[in-house]
Amino acid sequence: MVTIKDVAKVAGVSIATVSRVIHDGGQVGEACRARVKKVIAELGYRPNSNARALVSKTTNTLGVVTPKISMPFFGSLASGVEKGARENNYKCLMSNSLYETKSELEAIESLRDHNCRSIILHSEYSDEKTLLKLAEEIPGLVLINRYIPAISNRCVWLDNQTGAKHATDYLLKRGHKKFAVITSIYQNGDPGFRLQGIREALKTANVPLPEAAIEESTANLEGGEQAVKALLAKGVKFTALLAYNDNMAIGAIHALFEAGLRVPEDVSVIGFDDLIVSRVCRPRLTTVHYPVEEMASYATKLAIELGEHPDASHHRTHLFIPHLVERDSVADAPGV
Amino acid sequence: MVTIKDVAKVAGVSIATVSRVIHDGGQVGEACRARVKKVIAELGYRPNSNARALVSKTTNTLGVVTPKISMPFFGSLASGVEKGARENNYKCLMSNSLYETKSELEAIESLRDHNCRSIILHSEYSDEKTLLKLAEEIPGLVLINRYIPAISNRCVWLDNQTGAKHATDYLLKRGHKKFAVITSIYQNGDPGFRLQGIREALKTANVPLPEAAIEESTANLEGGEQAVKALLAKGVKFTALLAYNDNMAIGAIHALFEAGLRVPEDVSVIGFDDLIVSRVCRPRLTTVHYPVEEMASYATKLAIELGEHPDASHHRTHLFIPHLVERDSVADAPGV
DNA sequence: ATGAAAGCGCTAACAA
DNA sequence: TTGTTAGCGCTTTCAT
Repeated sequence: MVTIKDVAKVAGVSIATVSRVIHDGGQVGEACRARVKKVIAELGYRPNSNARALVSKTTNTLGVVTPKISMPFFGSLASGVEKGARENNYKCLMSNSLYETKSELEAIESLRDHNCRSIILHSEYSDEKTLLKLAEEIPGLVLINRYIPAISNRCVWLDNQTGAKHATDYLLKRGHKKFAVITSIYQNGDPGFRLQGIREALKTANVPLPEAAIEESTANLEGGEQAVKALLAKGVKFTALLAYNDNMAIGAIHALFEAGLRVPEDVSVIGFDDLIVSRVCRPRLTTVHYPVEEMASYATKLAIELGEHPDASHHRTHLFIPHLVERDSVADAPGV
Repeated sequence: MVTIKDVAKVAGVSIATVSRVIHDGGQVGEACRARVKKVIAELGYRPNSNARALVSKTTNTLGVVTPKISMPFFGSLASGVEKGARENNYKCLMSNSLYETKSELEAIESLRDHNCRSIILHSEYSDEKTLLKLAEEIPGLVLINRYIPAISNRCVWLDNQTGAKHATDYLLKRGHKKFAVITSIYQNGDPGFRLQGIREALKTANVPLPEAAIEESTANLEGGEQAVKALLAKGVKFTALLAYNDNMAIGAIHALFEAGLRVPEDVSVIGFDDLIVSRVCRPRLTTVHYPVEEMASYATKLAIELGEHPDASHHRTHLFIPHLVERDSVADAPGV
């Protein structure tokens, strides 16, 4: 391994000078700088980042903590983080929290051991108090997909409510009057906001949404199937179905299909997230696009900025607005 | 930040003693050890991993380099790596190579700057010479999904040929006689092996596979659609379709559907990989399971072992055999 | 413009 | 059993 010493020796200068040319420090003679650069190239010298981190107490390494990176949504998130990191010459440590506050905290502590000053965290279940404490201790901590007013400048989040409103309005515009909703049993966070958006849009349009037409289940494919079966079993009539997310929507389509109902001819379905699967299912899913990769890149740049300049307390807001992606799972209401 | 010095001072011992109890080093008095442990807990001391890495010239950090982590296959790969890493108390750096040899190499160099001794690399396009050189320089480098005989003990790969054979045999068993294949235009690596497996199985069964029944396209959804359209346009008749991977298979199903052909009643389709999408499409896709997460965990443990003990040159082989997952896209041949 | 030297937090000889 | 000390490779004053 070639060190700064080797370079200094070969170039016939001191290590301080080498360090200066590496950092483009001003005070170096042109001839000298050129010579050192040449030696660096010849020897293939690369600074040891651990040594750097040790003395400067900071790294060009940041961390991303998500529940499980193999899930497409979090894979996209991680990809966005990596992009933002790479563009700023940062490396990217990843950890799966597996939905446990304990391993989430462990991952974060471990990141701190590594002198990471910037962390992008997707935390669904940790309570605000914990998060606030963490945010206080780590200036470069940015939350993605969560909004905590007290640290609004550290939250990069999506306006779920508006997204759901858009979807509902679109269905309304296509003439639908009989709605059903399938959502998550956990109404904290996203599911609650999305449901609220739906309710608002419907209320504004004076279209009823009976409680019986709202079915809760697990937020995945199976949950979507079950929820629709339950709806059908209860005899709820609907021509428009709003699902909490794409996975539930696709499960719903399957259940509808099995029940002899056609999508979109008999029932129109809208999802939320715009995961890869929504382009792959049949009919292709009309859904609300969640710009997670873009948001993650943005969050990363923010985290880096905050990590490097903890005092630059700009009070911008970091709210993203989703938009509807029209595909093939929505049609005009029957008879329109 | 609390350092080893702080702990030493509070506990009234030298830093060497603290270091010893951290490493469970034998030579420490019981009373002393207990006291130090207590202080460590009280102060919340955590060793600085950069300092450690600097002196010991090794880290508990490893790297995973894949083309793009947002693709479900690579997300699963990364997840497997993270699991293997976590179980060994390692942290996990990730990089997207974006299918470019240049950024792949850059990512690896950067990993070396960080003193990573273990690297898990998924490289499709880099040539063997480059890879061999890398493997020589980095004892803890493990290739996943690639086989290079000269470093067979560093390759964790899948028997694609056998996988494709299983799929073909299964179709044969269900009475199919008229086959078509859609594959990638790039026949290096996986696609070539899979096609070879199909050819062998068919030859053994004395079932012909005319060249016209093999269509090449891009290895994605659109490619699958195009390939099937081309097959149909050429007037090729088939009741069984083998796709290079799940995405092509699903594209194929879409195209078949549009052409008025039912899956599996008219045409049976088999994919390869068993990505999430194969459980989400309709009909659910019968496919060959690629145990990528499991393989990645295995590769990670291997990489860690090799990184820590470069000389332990066990010459095991690391070949995984895929198996078929029966779902709903295959039926008996019409008339059977 | 350049060099000498201190020290980041830690590990590992070597002493005692 | 415990402490002293010399670095690991680098950045950063402080001299010159």
